[in-house]
Amino acid sequence: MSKEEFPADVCSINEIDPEAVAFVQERVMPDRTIERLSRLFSAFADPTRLRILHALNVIDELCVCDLSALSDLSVSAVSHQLRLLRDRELVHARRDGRMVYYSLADEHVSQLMAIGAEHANER
Amino acid sequence: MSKEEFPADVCSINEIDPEAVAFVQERVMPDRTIERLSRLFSAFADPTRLRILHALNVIDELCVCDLSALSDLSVSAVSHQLRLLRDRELVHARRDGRMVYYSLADEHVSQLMAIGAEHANER
DNA sequence: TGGGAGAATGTGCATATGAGCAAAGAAGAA
DNA sequence: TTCTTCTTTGCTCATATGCACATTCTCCCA
Repeated sequence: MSKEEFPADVCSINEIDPEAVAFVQERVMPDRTIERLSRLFSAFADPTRLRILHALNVIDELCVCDLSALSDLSVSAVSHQLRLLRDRELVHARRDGRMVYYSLADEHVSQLMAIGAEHANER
Repeated sequence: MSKEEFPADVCSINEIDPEAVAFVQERVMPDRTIERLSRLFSAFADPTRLRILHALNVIDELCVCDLSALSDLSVSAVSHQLRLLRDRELVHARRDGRMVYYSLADEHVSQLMAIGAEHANER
């Protein structure tokens, strides 16, 4: 937690608390984790995707065209969003013949939605 | 959950499962909640804001200049982000003289970060 | 081995978001 | 009041994101 990382000239005019800064510095989240977290949350940060995730939370497994009907969007648009959700590993795809069925990837997804809804509703 | 909301011509060529669609329709999340959730998660969807929130999770209360030093950004940029976090009620501001101290608004914030980090790290 | 259905992908455009710069508050000190 | 310091806000530009349209790909079946 060397103070060299915060040279005096950066902010010497301000009343920085060097101890607090150092304390946090020792516990900094790795850039890699921050980046992953940011990508994870940005997947949740869109109404269309939230509707898709919520639908999959309600019924476990749905195909693209069901999701398209539910979200009232083109199949193409839904497919785009599903690719994104797949890339970020929030949903899992299972192919059955020409249909592809989607489901939530793990418990974290529904947990995050539940806590988020709690926070959103109590205000 | 009337099927009238999904007229046959929308997707009749596809193999929609009308029961599944109706089932989800009955449990649809209100637009208002979806919108709030989306705004909530979008606040988490940025590396700078995540660093700020994590710092406040580690140390409870920090002023703008501390956060500026920690995130290696201009005071202005940090202030912009803090305003956004305030608007979305993720942080709380307390003025003491000319300093303004920020802290996390409630437990949900750290819970969301914890679960998110779990998800991000196990992959 | 074609043809057709369902899903995925490439491109383009409109909008949203983040950061810096510069200027404007707000609160204490002279 | 006037100056100084810390924070906030307005403006602007560059980048990112979401959607539609058109195309491509994959799989099933005749």
